[in-house]
Amino acid sequence: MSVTVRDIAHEAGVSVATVSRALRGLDLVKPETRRHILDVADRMNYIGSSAAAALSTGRTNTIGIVLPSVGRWSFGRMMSGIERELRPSGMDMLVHALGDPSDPHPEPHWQRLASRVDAILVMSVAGGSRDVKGLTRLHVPVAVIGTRAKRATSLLIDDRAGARTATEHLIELGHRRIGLIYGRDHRNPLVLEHPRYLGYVDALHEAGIRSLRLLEVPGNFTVEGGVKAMNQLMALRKPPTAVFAMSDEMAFGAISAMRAAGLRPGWDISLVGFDGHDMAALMDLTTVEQPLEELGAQATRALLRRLADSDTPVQEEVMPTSLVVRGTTRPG
Amino acid sequence: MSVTVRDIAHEAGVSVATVSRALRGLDLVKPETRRHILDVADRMNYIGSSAAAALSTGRTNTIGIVLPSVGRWSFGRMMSGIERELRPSGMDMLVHALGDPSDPHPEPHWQRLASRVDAILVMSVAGGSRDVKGLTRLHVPVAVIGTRAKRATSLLIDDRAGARTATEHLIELGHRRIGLIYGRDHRNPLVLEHPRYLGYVDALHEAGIRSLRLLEVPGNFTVEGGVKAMNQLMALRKPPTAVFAMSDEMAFGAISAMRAAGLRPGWDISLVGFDGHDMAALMDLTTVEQPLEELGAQATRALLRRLADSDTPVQEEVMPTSLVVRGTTRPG
DNA sequence: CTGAAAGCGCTTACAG
DNA sequence: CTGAAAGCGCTTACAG
Repeated sequence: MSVTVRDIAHEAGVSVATVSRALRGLDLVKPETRRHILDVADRMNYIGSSAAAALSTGRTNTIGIVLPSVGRWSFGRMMSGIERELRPSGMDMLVHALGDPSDPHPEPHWQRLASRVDAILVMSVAGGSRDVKGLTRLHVPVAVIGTRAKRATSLLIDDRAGARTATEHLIELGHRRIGLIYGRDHRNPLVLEHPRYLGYVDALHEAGIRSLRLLEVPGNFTVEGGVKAMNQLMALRKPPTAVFAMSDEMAFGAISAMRAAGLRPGWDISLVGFDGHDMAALMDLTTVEQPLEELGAQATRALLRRLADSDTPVQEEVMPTSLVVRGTTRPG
Repeated sequence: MSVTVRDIAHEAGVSVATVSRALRGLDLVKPETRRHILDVADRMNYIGSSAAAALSTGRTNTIGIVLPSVGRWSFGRMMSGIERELRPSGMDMLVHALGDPSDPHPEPHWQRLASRVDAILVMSVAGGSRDVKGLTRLHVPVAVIGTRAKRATSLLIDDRAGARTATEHLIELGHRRIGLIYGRDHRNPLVLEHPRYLGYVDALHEAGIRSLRLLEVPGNFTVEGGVKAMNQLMALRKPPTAVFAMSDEMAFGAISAMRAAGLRPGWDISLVGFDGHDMAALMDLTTVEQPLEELGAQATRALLRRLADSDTPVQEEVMPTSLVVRGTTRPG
């Protein structure tokens, strides 16, 4: 049905070995022979079988991208960085979303990835999680973004310091009752949002403020979740005067909720986000910026390097974050 | 180095054929035999070679996703829908971004996709483009979102009608000088934004308004591009009193630019977007909503159906859009 | 229910 | 510079 090297060899009057060499541009083929073979392949609409190539070479020319889900804004940014680095190498991305942890999948469904990719890039999944532990045992180079993992190149930001800076900023403005909008499970040391929670607590404690469970509400890392979370906080008998949201998208939701309640962000309740969303400036949101695209790009470069030379050691790089102060934070 | 069916067969004292059957759960294996084999495989940490499986079955269990780039918000939404449908089937997504058309890639780089996927889903690439034409000739089922293509299942919205409705809304409010923020190449019939341009023009002409090239500015489908575009429009000697932006992200940029210039969206210049971005409500943006996740999900379902039964005919479905009126549009 | 054997379409030493 | 042949690790009729 479909054209193979064999057909081309036959048609061109050479061996399949020569066809294979010519097609891949190896330079032990006489120029005229190569040209002829290329012509024939072209005329016959030849499309190589990557499965066969992968089977014999052991290389798939694919990099696996593992992430919690495809929806989040920050993932898109990281993928942009990855894609940019991958393009010249001609490799493709196989995207694998882990999905809800409460999935009915008892066995690690990502095992299928193992034989389909040359390397794996994990974004925003905690280094200590079963998933990451399993992935790093897989005999392919692994890079993780946003966390630290054994046997993997780690690209991270200092989440704890970032969250601490954000909270300190609120404290410096005079706030003492500071709410927290987390994702879903901030007290679990195995999830990525945990360090941000610790940073928040660090800042509070250092200022002699007790952290109150009451002021910690989940926002699920979505705009909608942020709306709900903020409504919950505003409904308290004694609402916070300032709020730290673990993501800008949740902060946007919080702004929306405040406005709907007739409150002015900054004036009535201060708000800091986290990410550096490209709409943060527009929303006049104070936030902790992180270099998302760069994290993706660097992680990709590291993997390509390890693919090219397997002796390249696993490394760790911490990239800088910066607090950008805007109108949603004012003296309280 | 790595464990194969052969090793397991040897260890379990059966043939590789039996191992293969047991592993895939085919029910012509004696339950005890299967259990034993599964035990052995597990103990030896067996991970099957998908390349080998693909080579012998001709199925890759992968679906190719082709899109212009990974950054855009709407793509993320469609991918969420795709992922949701794909999860139960156990298939993976191989993402291929076409990148800038001005790429130094003369040959269609997506040809490599052909042998790596069972089906291809193309989002937001014009049906008449060389890329889509090539892809549909590839012997794998193709679905396209946002456009119509021969030999492909097409999931679309009526872009022209949507744009027309948006523009008519502005006209009904009394506006006659209506600007357009397009992407990059709205007058090219081969690009997806073209129908939206036509809808805009339709509405103008029907109202007896001449379309003015001067009022059409590019926004590159980004927030930042929207800022620039709006600045360009406001700098005209005679700025428009209303603007239709072909995407919400560009509209957000436009809002930002207006505010920075001291103008109030809606009061000073009316603005309609397109997409139904999850921050549109928050920005009080009037927009044309389209069912992005559903488009992705439906396209995926159609592909899975064709994969299960190759006789399934290619279909076409047009999904509804709706104008949601908010505060950025007021009588002019 | 199980096995021996052919085959999927490449790549790559090994000879020449 | 080129070819014959083995091999990559599965799956699948065909026998039994």
